[in-house]
Amino acid sequence: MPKIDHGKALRICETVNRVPVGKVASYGFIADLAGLPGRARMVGSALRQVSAYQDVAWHRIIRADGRLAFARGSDAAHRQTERLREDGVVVVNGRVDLARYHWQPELSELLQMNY
DNA sequence: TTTGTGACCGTAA
DNA sequence: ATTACGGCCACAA
Repeated sequence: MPKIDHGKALRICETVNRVPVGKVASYGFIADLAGLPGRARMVGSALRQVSAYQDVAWHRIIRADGRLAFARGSDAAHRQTERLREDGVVVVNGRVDLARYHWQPELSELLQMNY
């Protein structure tokens, strides 16, 4: 069972799973959309716990500057890189070009989730 | 109760 | 391009 608030974790996962294949989003951006402004760290800890037993698109979430959150060379970083490439996202030196791949939700989609 | 620690972030040197 | 710092907040010790 998750230690972190189930409601928040659920909202975070729902938001994360909205990121389309071939796109990425930052922890802070997801936090904002999930109604948790300024709590980027919580998105990270939520994903860490939930990804173990739930189906979440955790690999599409990266830092605000385009780098992967995991240390270069770590197993986790390699797994994430591979999954991103399967999505069609180009990753070079543990970094993604945000100008090209950062998710920009449509207005209609933003309104759909009331926050 | 206090303290240290993160899959973070924006700003400023 | 790096490093430092303060904010952020739930959790574990």
